[in-house]
Amino acid sequence: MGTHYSGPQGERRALDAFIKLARAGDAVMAATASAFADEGLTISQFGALETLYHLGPMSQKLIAAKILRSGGNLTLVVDNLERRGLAVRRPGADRRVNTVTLTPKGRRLMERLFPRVAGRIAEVMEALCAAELETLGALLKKLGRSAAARGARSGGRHDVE
Amino acid sequence: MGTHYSGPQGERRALDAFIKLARAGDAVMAATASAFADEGLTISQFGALETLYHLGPMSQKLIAAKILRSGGNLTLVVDNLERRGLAVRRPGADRRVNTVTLTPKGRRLMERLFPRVAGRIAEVMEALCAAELETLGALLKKLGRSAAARGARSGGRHDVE
DNA sequence: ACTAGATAGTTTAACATTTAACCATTTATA
DNA sequence: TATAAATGGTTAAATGTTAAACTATCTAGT
Repeated sequence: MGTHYSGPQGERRALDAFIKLARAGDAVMAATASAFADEGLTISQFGALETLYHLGPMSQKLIAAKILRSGGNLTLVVDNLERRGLAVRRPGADRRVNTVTLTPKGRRLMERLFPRVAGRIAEVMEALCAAELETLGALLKKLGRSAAARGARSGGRHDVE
Repeated sequence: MGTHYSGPQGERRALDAFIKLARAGDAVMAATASAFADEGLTISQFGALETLYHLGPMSQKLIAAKILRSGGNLTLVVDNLERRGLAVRRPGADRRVNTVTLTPKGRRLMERLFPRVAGRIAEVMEALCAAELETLGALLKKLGRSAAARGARSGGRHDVE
């Protein structure tokens, strides 16, 4: 970690990187979003579907943790997915828990949609070469960990990893 | 930029970096937000105040572009800042334009608040050393440019740089 | 000068999201 | 076993956000 003193010099660097993080994140997300927005999916809906698609059925609580949304919100997200016939709630052994599962229709949608979205992401990230992507990933991971440690939202949001 | 072929290997790297970007962005933002949320400010309100504080009076349109929000939203943001006496609208020479200005009260708030927020950001970013911050900033900048070029939201949002 | 188009801001409707209160159920404890 | 605390989900209220329609103003082209 080098030195521990930062000073105004270091603070400026930190602010710069922070701004760029916010802007790049927003720009990348926006460039990506159209790929599923066409389908009438919000980012949360897509996130939930993608989670179920790749990790299998799970509780709403877990989905919420994965996609960084509140529990209250998940109720609506799953409502909407159910309404469109893309996922279903099934009562679990523990009867407080809803296990959410992709329907065949939901699965088919993701089989069609995920490659398109992934392709779009790859396209945008192509601005960086393989080595740069590795570096970026590593730095973001380190940063994310540090921030999550400090951030620790108290309330309804992502208590879990 | 190295090779132009990416393939599934490259796509995976891209997706990995993408996920980390989203998570790190969220975590950093959350760790930071409490510093102004205490004051009852949303991130948009803080962003607008900060823009006015550092760049001086400007039109709502420009503020919207700076903080990546829609024009319609800016109406509400400025409404709320005015309601709290932190900023005012002044009619400009061009009478379509509102020039938004910080009030003395708004300025005092930022004099007190900005260092606190900046400090919080620096604290979170301290997970990375100076060289790493430079690298991260450069990569994010490159990525942001690429994404913005592709993204080009049509509607009400950030047409400008 | 007139008219057409562009531009800044406001308004409205739709909607996602969060927080807090609440209910049902499960687990731990006395 | 009975009671208290924790847990997963739902509901309701408040709010921020966007897109689209609209108004007022300005600018260009005729």
